[in-house]
Amino acid sequence: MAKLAGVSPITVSRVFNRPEKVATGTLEHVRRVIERTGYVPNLVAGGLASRRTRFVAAIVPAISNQIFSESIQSLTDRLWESGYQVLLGTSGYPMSREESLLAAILSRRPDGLFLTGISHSLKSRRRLAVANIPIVEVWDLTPSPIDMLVGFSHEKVGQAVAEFLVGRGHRRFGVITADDARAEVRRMGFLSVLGEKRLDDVQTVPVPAPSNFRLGREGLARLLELGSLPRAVFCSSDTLAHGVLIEAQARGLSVPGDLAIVGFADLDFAAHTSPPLSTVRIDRPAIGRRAAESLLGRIEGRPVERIVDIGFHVMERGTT
Amino acid sequence: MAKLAGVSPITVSRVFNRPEKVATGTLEHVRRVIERTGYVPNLVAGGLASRRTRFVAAIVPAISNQIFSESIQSLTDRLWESGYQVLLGTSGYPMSREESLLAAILSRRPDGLFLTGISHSLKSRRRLAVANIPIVEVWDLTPSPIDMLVGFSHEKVGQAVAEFLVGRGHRRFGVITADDARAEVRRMGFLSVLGEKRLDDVQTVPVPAPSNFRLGREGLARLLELGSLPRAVFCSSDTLAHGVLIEAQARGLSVPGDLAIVGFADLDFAAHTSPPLSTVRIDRPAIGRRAAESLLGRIEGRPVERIVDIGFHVMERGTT
DNA sequence: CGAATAAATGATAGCGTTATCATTTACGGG
DNA sequence: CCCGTAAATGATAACGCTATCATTTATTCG
Repeated sequence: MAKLAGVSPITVSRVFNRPEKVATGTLEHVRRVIERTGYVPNLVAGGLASRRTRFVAAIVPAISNQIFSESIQSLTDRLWESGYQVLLGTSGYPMSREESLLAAILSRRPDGLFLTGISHSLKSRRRLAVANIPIVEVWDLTPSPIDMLVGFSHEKVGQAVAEFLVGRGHRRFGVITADDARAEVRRMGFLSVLGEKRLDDVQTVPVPAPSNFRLGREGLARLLELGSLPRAVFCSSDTLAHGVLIEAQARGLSVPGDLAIVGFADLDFAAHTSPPLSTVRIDRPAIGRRAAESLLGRIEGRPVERIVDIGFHVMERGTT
Repeated sequence: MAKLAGVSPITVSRVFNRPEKVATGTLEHVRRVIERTGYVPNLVAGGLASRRTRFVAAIVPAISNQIFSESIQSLTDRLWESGYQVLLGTSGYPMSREESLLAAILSRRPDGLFLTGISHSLKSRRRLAVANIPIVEVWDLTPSPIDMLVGFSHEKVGQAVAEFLVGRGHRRFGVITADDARAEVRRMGFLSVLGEKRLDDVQTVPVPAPSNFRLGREGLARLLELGSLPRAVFCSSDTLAHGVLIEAQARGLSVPGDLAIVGFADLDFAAHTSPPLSTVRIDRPAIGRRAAESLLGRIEGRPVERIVDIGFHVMERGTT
């Protein structure tokens, strides 16, 4: 116990948490003793006493998905700068474990919560209300978040892609989409624009989430079996789009000559396929960073923007 | 307080932690009250009292790297089954933050530690010794881990790739390698085999970590400037290898006709480049899973294998 | 049916910090 | 040089659980 540096426990506490409240001499002396003894304060006890645990919990469907891992990376980095750490929870597809995970996580009393998506069970919502901590929902947009929000409109993504493809002269479309709520919203946005323009030749092929390359190949195969050869395909992820691209080429279709392809997210590989994949770029690190800033702002009592729309950008590359 | 269910606090504690010690009637009754009131136990207090926090901390250089994110995913999943959660720390390249991160993490008193790599500063080692908790180091192999180890031999990877390429008749080599300790060991293994065979025509191009596609393209450009046109290139990651592949094709070199390429890790895209990338496959989920099992075994007092070699597999595909 | 044993429950005392005052020491001005 | 104020330090009491041991209640068996 570093208190055997000749000071009271509370002074040691201050050396760590509010050194400006400690006289320079005492400060140096205590720090020397800490250094010498290798004392590491116990944040568990500190957290119990102060009711501040200095960590944030983050729930994502899967961390092994680049879409989420990059946001978590930037969240972690930004929070680290302010002395916070991140407890990670993966809820699975489609968020099946969220409820039990949330209970487990809330029992650790995080100072903030990072939640993927805006759809939560009633039970979860009740628990969140009781927890009474800053919460930021991400990757989606709604006028009524639980607390704060950092995301973008999936409906507008779908609309923008439809406008873009129609502008390129396409009239027959296919959609290959994973079984995921946000992907479904993008599809609806896509369809709504086509509907307005009376372009009703659209076939949808659903695939299970999480999507992968193979599902993309199979997806195109199924789409073609449906008859009514589409001239443009909108995929719910770049991964699917990559599979579609390879399958199209394997079938002797020229891309984009015979078939245009648009993905989603602009993952690393998207710019390096051949031809490079047209897609919708999302600034993934921004999601984590802005979310961290929202949480820290709320924790530290600063005024914060409740809703942050980080937007998106349709990237025209080689497959359209 | 759920104790107003007419029982003592300790009985509530038992309902959560050792329900088999509670009479069926009491159990049901208390559970009903818990359900009704939405009571969530406080693990911070529980952790302080029991000295078991039921979480494991994981330190990786960067979670936004598929190599690590998949191991963390399987670690998280396996630990969840046993009621543990994962606190994530990213130490940066090359692990520059490890020391301060470790201090911050140890002050939370994790029940176990997942550390990437086997190289830690003296100060870190001392702290780890004092912490006295189960530790599993991963992604590398050494006869003397701090505690437990799940990994494979990078030297043997380098040797295997050299044997493989020499067996295919190559005599002039290039190595493009990120500034990373493990990549360097692979390179040394690679060189050692070539040295034995008196094949000394090897040029090395170092690139900074973390590696990316662009560095791969630039790497090949620099390698070619060095004169002595190599026939085969060993890259320290699939990402670099992908860049090398595209750069080679852009320069009119046929792959593998003019230039053979071998990557490392077998990332998702590796099987889908054109031609598909030859590489070294690592069972990344196994690392997380086996690490979780080692930690849980130690925590629960079971005998465990101290050193687990998960091996690797040279995947011959289209670029060799 | 009573003694011995097992099962269920509880009382008490921490776990190692920090919040909240209270007290002591240093400092500045008339 | 004394008093008022600010700065530095400390005493005490939680924070909300669980370890430990004690006590009560149920069960078994000769």
